[in-house]
Amino acid sequence: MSRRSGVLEFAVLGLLRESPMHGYELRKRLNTSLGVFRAFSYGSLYPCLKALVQRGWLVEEPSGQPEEQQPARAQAAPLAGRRAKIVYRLTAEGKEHFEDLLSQTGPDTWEDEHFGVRFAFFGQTSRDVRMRVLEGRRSRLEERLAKMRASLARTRERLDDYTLELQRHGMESVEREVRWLSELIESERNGTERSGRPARETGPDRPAPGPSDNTDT
Amino acid sequence: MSRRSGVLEFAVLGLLRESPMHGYELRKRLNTSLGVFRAFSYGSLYPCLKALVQRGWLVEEPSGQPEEQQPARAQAAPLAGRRAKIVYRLTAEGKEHFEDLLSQTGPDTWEDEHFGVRFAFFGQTSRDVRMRVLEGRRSRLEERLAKMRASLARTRERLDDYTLELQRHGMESVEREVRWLSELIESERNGTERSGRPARETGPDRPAPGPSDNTDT
DNA sequence: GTTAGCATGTAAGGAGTTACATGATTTT
DNA sequence: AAAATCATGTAACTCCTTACATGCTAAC
Repeated sequence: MSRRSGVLEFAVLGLLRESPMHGYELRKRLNTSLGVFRAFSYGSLYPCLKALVQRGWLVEEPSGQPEEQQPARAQAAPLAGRRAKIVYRLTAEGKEHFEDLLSQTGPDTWEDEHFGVRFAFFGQTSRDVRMRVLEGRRSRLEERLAKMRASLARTRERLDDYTLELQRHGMESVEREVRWLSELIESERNGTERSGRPARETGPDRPAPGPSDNTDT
Repeated sequence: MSRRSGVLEFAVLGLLRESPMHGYELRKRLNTSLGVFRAFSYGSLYPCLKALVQRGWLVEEPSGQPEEQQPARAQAAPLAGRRAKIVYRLTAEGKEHFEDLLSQTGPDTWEDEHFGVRFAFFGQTSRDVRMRVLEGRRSRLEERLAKMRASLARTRERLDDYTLELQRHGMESVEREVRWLSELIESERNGTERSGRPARETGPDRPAPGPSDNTDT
């Protein structure tokens, strides 16, 4: 019961803030936008949505309503939508709550699971929070590196070549992320603003959702 | 009850195969040897050990026994061991079971959680299995890349710059791992043998376990 | 007309963590 | 004698997955 979660809840609120959606679509976006970092199944998504409704952060609206896209799809145009879809929309309280979450920078924030999703919503995050998150993440990784180096120096002789190679590669990955973060921090400092929303300079409105956004396998 | 697990169980058997140990030490090794990929707590380790004993893969031996290291530690030499430690040793069945596990290459093998631990025990894995695991992992990652590229091409215009940057960095990481795997596969093919065990060319026997192997923070 | 994709859910369980409880031993 | 670290364990909980159950619609 209750199903209050961390990452999933955050991501759901964040995506719904951008625009209302139904569960199925939400999951696809979840698994592509934030894809490398996490993948969620319906078994966790739907209960999470229900829980968020109960807390008053979302409202369910049955579909088939006005706001449906113009049926620009040449073929058939089935009118009145597909029925039975439940579109979730963020309430005012939900929005407020998400903004609270966005401004928080607890010690979990830099951990692997959280960092990805936090970054994904940087477009809606204030610059000083972005800085704290990036710097927090970087120093977390630097701590980790220091420990790895120490432990490596201590145990080098008793490890076989594969374990050594694994550690070497692991450390390189971490070092690489540190460099990436440093670049980002630099460009935040230099005020290289990133557009908070669509980097579109082409077409008028969403040119109809491409066919087969399938993410499963 | 039962607590049969995947990765943890595998790692425990693998480490105990190299030499008997008690829980506390096991956990430290777990969190350094395989450190970047996973970290375990006592809350999962001890129940797992019990479960492995129940299945006959491990035996508990109370410590203070003959096989203790020669008290070469100049200072004090407390004799008779520290009491109360429970040293776990792999049984013949346990060894056999682990070798079974080592030779398996199911579809899970290439997934993130499993791959790290499999690689960590490559020193005890036959060459053809190593090859299958490396190649399996690589093609898994290549599939993933293909999907990411496709999804990126489809959704590029509706994503903000940060999300885009996140995806770009994610893809680069995956590409980097693919290159790493390719190099490893190459060197396996060329028969660049790696020593299956300690790459030591110095000291006689373990020069006493270094002080303060602390992994927590 | 049957496969594939869209769409929503639930019950059971897996794999681990946190927080707690306890005590011995070593270092400061 | 206090603090750190070694050492072992348990109960409750978290967060997510798998497998199942259901039905509609689009495409082949």
